[in-house]
Amino acid sequence: MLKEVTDMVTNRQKTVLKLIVEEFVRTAEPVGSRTLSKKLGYSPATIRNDMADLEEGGFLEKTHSSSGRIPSDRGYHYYVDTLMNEGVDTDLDMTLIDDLFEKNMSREETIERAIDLISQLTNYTSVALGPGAHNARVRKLELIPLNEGTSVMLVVTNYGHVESKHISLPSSTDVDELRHIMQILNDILYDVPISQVSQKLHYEVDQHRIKDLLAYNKQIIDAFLDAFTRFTQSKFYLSGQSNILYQPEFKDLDRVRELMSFFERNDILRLVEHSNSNGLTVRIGSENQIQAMKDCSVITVPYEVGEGERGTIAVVGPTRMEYRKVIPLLQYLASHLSKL
Amino acid sequence: MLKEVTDMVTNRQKTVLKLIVEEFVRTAEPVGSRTLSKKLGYSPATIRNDMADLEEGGFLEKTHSSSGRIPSDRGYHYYVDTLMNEGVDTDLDMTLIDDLFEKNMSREETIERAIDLISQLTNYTSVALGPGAHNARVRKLELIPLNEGTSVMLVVTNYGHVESKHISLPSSTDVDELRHIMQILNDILYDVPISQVSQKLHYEVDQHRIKDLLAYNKQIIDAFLDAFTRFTQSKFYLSGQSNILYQPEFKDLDRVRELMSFFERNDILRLVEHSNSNGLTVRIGSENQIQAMKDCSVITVPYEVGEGERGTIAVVGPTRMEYRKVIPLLQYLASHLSKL
DNA sequence: GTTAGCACTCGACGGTTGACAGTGCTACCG
DNA sequence: CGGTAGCACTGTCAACCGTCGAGTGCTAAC
Repeated sequence: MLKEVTDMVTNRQKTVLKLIVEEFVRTAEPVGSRTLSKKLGYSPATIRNDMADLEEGGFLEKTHSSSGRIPSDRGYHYYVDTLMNEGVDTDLDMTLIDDLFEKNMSREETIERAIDLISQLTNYTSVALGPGAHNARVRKLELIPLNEGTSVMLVVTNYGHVESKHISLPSSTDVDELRHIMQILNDILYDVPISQVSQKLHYEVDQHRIKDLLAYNKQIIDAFLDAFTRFTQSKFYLSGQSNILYQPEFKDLDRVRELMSFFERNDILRLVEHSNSNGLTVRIGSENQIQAMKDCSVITVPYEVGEGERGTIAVVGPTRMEYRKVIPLLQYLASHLSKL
Repeated sequence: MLKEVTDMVTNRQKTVLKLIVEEFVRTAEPVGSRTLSKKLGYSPATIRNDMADLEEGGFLEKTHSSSGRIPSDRGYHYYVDTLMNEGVDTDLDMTLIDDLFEKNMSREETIERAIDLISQLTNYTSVALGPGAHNARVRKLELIPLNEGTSVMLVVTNYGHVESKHISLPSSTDVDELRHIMQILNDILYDVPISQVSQKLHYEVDQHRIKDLLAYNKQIIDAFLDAFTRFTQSKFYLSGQSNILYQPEFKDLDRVRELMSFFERNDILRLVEHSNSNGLTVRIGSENQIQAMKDCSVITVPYEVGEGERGTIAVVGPTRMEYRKVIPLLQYLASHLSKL
């Protein structure tokens, strides 16, 4: 009972925490009691007492024994969860996002433009994992001869996504025969989900329906399967990676190197694919599993287009991030994307 | 006559310059006379005299009044032009490049892999401008309905490059009519170079052959034209941009920021499109027009596939670059690409 | 519960100092 | 006359040191 009282956070302490977060986000400098005193009307000493309590509770930290306070990871999280929305000023300009969806662009293009916009608006780095096409369905297969010996093979899904692959065919190949094969493949695979294509093909082979086809040219089938697997590797988008370099926390060259290498390697996939949960996730500093992100914040939000086609959008910035601006922005964008 | 004698560079001075370049490339530290003395068998004082002459000639520089010497831009250039190949040791392993061309990949994929390989082998950043498709010819146009109201439109060239674009059609659109239009467009545009498509279409309109088509749906034509213009914007590839951060010359954060922003913006196009010349070009430090590249070296080499389809590959690194390794590598790669 | 006052702590800044590496110059040698 | 030895000079770098100021914790008073 008595302990609970000690753990309790008074309203003024909440205000103090809120102001510290917002001031630190703005200036990137540790916040001292004098600064808050002016804003709150209490004397510095009073503020200091509250600060000491908040530090004890794990919401604040000091950079050294006699410096102002900065929010801890936990402090940020508390801010995001409960403090952030108290004084509402959702004067954010969402029209730019709206504009994006006016245009009639393909999925890929929309996503690409969207993260460009986000990184531009926030000055952080944004990342997107395109919707995997597991549930997309085959709409059309095509084999287009280019010249003697080589052809290009196309797969189009019901979402209008196109994959192509080059294949070499012996020049002896009969054109009519090829056309026939394509006819059969189109009949068999029309409207089949990408994820089931391989299975379906093997089934048909077992049923002897297309045995002669297989025998005739295994290469074509393999080329198609190769293209199909490329669908399942969902596309990856990255924008504004240099933005983050202008944040004062990245004045250490080693950290910059680590970060840039991280962005370049395919590791970033791990960043976005982690977010299995449904809904916006905020991972602050040490809450990130990934070493290179230990002093960054990552906000991820999933979106879903069509039936179960899921993708993820994320923003990466310093823990000292403008959560108040970024979070509504991402939510708004994700809801729009889900309507695609 | 006498002046010419003063300008003359003795053989020993050439050796000194060569050793300084190679030593500095290796260690990134200014080279002192003592170091060279050991390698050359002359006393430090003698070397210093030669160094003073080379500095007077503009081949060497000092970082401060009493430091070892480093090569100037001019010194590097002289090295590349005449000194580099003296002691031949072309023990470079080109098998990795050979391997790349064993596989049967599309142009785009080959180029992408190639610059990945180059930046991996050199530890610098590599850039490629894909061959513009100005001379590519239309092989196939296709309009594939996805669902009510939207379709995806495909253009395939004789090189197997595919562009697609979404279009919305009023749901009233007649399917047979559409098929007919596509038939006509295919007939008209088959084997027409991309660069002449627009012209050709307008010509046909003037001849009243497809007037009804235009009247019927301008949107289709526009969508096609849009896709065509995208062919002419040749693709751009970038790899290993974080490599360069590990070079000791980039320990200044401002420079890193400038460089990374430069890589991210489309400015890099200017880097590669400059190389109008035929053959490998080495631009060292101040020889670069572009501000952000003022203390980098850029080596560009054009390649040509098919009839006049030109692209460019480039490597960006510090002026202190391993020219001896990079130049043969790029030349070898370009010659292979030209065989595509 | 709040405030004023005071001693204390730590980082940032700036000037000094000594070790060090390498040069230019001059005088000397074969 | 080209090559060499010796010496004074110069700039860099890192360590050191005192000062300054911002901000704290604590205690006593309101």
